[in-house]
Amino acid sequence: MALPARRARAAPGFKHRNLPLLLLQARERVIGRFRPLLNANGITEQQWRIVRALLETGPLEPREIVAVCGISSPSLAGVLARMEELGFVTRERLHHDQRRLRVSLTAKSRALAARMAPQVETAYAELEAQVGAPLLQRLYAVLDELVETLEPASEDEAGA
Amino acid sequence: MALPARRARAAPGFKHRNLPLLLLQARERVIGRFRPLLNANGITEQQWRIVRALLETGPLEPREIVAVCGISSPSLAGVLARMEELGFVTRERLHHDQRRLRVSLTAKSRALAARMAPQVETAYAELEAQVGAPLLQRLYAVLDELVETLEPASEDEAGA
DNA sequence: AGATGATTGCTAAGATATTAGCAATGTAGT
DNA sequence: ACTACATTGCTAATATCTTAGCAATCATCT
Repeated sequence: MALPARRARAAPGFKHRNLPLLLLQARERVIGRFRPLLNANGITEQQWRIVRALLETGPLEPREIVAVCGISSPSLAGVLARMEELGFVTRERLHHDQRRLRVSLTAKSRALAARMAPQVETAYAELEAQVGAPLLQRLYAVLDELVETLEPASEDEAGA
Repeated sequence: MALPARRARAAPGFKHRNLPLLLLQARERVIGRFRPLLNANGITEQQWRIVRALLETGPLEPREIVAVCGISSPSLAGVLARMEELGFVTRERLHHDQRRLRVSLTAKSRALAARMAPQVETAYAELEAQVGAPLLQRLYAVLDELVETLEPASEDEAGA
């Protein structure tokens, strides 16, 4: 019953296909494989992103989390507050700079991550089985190049 | 001042890098080039996605917009209500099926699209100048393959 | 010390995402 | 006609995103 795959043509007046939409669709297909896992473990997508980041890098400050996890600063404020309330992270001021903050994982969130790791790996294995390892490698490669080439959009428009 | 590009290593216990995050970052870099345009023209990202879709395909029903634009059904209800209030679309019931709805563009939104088209094309040109046409082509190709290969995640879990 | 400008994390308001669930309508079987 | 089931678009509650703006703190210069 599946319709023949028809890629969107550009609308009249538009020579380029909608790239942000295509990226969104691709991400949705992928994250859709992980969403059940996150739900089953009672953690949201953003919270999990932060846990993984802290797991990789160690304690971080909010502005670093913003850069790494792609969560905006205003969003992060609420997310971190909820995570602290849930016992997933701790927040403490830096002594030498009272503006700054230090976010660390707790035993609870580390245990959660350890519990989820094999489930996540299984999901990746299934994903790889469906699309093939070569395609995944190409995907990682192209995305890496793109992200490394394209500067984060104008913090203050200081173009080259 | 740019730090040497350091791709995230997988956290201990995780053999795979965070693919959804990478897709999110890539999309953010790209959409960041268009966001100023959308703001300047007083239209949101989702609204613009819908306008472009209707421009390409003609009038659509909500569930079709959901599939094409990657907007969830509950979100779409509010988005369409706002767009109708803004005079961007019209909504009318189908005579032979009172459940269904038909969403069409208005003269106002068509004029907006015509006004924005050259600006959008300029943004794409700048994007291409920064990352190179070959990388963009590879990007489109990989994403197309991925989207065509990966079924939309379990509507009702009817696996193979 | 005092003024100035930059940085950091935050709040506020509106729009959208996510999850769960539902009313209305349509379809098929009895 | 009637029941059982599926479909469509919607509401409700909570979390997050986006844009704009701000208070506190820090760094620098006078």
